[in-house]
Amino acid sequence: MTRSMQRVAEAVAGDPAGCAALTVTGLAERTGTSEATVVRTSRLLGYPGYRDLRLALAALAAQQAAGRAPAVTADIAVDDPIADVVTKLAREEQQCLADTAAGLDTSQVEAAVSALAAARRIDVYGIGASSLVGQDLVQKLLRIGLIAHAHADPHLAVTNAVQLRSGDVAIAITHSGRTTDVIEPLRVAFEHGATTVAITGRPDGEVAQYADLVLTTSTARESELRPAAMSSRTSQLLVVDCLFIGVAQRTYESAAPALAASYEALAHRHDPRPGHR
Amino acid sequence: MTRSMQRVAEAVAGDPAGCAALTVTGLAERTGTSEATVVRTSRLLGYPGYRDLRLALAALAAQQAAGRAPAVTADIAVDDPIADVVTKLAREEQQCLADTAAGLDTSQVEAAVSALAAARRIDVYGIGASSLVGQDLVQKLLRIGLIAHAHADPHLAVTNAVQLRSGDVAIAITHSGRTTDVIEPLRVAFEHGATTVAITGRPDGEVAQYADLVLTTSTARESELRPAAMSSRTSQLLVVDCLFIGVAQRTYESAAPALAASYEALAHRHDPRPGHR
DNA sequence: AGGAGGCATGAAAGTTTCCTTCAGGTCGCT
DNA sequence: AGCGACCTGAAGGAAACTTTCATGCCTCCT
Repeated sequence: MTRSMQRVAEAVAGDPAGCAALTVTGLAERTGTSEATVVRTSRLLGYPGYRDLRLALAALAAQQAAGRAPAVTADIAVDDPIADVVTKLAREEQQCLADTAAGLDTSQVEAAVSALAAARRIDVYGIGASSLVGQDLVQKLLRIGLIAHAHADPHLAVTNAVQLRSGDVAIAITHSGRTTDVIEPLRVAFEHGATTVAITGRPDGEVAQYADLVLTTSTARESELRPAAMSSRTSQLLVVDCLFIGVAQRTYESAAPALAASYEALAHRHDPRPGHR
Repeated sequence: MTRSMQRVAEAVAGDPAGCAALTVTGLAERTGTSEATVVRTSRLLGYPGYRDLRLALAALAAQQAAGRAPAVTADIAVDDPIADVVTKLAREEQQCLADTAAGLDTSQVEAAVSALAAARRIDVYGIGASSLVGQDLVQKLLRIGLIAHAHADPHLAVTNAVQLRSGDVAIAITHSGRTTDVIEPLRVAFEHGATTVAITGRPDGEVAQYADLVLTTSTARESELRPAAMSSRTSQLLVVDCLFIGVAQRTYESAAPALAASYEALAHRHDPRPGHR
């Protein structure tokens, strides 16, 4: 790659959208080179000529723009029509998922999965909205034959946490990381030697003090009409799903038949008439 | 828009990517028209000429491809490393949200929101994983001062459904649309004159027979390791969130203070020590 | 029904953009 | 310092794009 060709390549790489708007002559001028050089560069980049490079550039710019677009969603306003609400909400939750996936420490997930797969018993603590996430996890784990309990009652949770010992797993779910009702049982479990996991948006929060493993959920800002419950829940559920799938992978031999069996067991609860529309 | 111009426009709309690869002459031939017509069509579509339309087409194609890209995520395999699981799962759920948002009939949502906002009482039926979604909705509605109950017990649900009358709202959540335990109370509510809403992946399912309003959730395929519960739940939660926000908008005067109040009420449940560690 | 007007349409000419060739220059090597 | 290889851009040629204009179709009026 020669010097003037580099200049062209840099210009292209630096501002795909801008260059896509230029003709050969224009790009030659902007880079202080000749049209021939621009064409040669296009060839070097793997295109038959500048025309095709230009098309590719336009495509690239669009792709980048599309990738960034979801990030700029405006807040949901009181007077938004319902169609906008649907779109914005979907976008926000998508963004939330992306953020969570990006911010999740896979080695911590890995460790949590190992602990869960080998656990004698699993206790999950969650209050309010997080309680539903905990129940979701427990439902899933039960399905593949693990012994799991969800606790929404702080007193019972602590009472049960006392029973835990090394080899057991305790999971606390709290967005704020400061929900005492959830931290308390986790602390007890921690002190009794159980492997403790925190699913929280604040990895530096108090809950982390008693957690062997911390799984960080995205802390997307929340607006007036969109209280914490939504983004944190989406985020938490993703983490919970990852845990579940991880465990299902580890225990595939027993999990697969168990999943199939639970499906069978439910079949009769559905109206059996087929194709009745 | 004249006849031959329509042909060109159709070709362009039908296969943006393909047309982007064609020259004026090529597109003229493909559509059985002349180059002049192609240029004229480009003008009509708002571009200075065909060159620019072509660039826009390339950009559009790229955008579409980018949007669809997540859809091609491979299934999660038993031997996938945990990092892949996180990525794939996040993508799938994102796709699921996008599909749901796209497939949701906003007029139905609008109607459901109106009914909810005006309801004397709201009953929500859901079993299994859907039960958690129902609870989530109820939690939210309660927060903004509505009277809502979630029923996971089919017998109690029916018993309560008898109490419903015109002006009340009953919501059934079932992915399959055939969960008898959920359909039954909805039917009773329907027969007692309540406004009935179905949140289901099968708008043609039995549940729709007794639903005044049907909100369709995405029915993404599910793989062995990724049972129905996940995609349907993600989808259902989005719908539920939309309902909630819609209602919050409608009842903003009372909802906003209520949301603030519930937040205040929770504050003391969090460890008050600020900024520790 | 017949004709006039307008308008859509494509062929061909014109213009821009793109590509290729070639001569001059620069850099590195001996 | 001389030679050679290669980069570089100017100019010419090819292709793509645009415009013009004549033809013919359709429509509306009489």
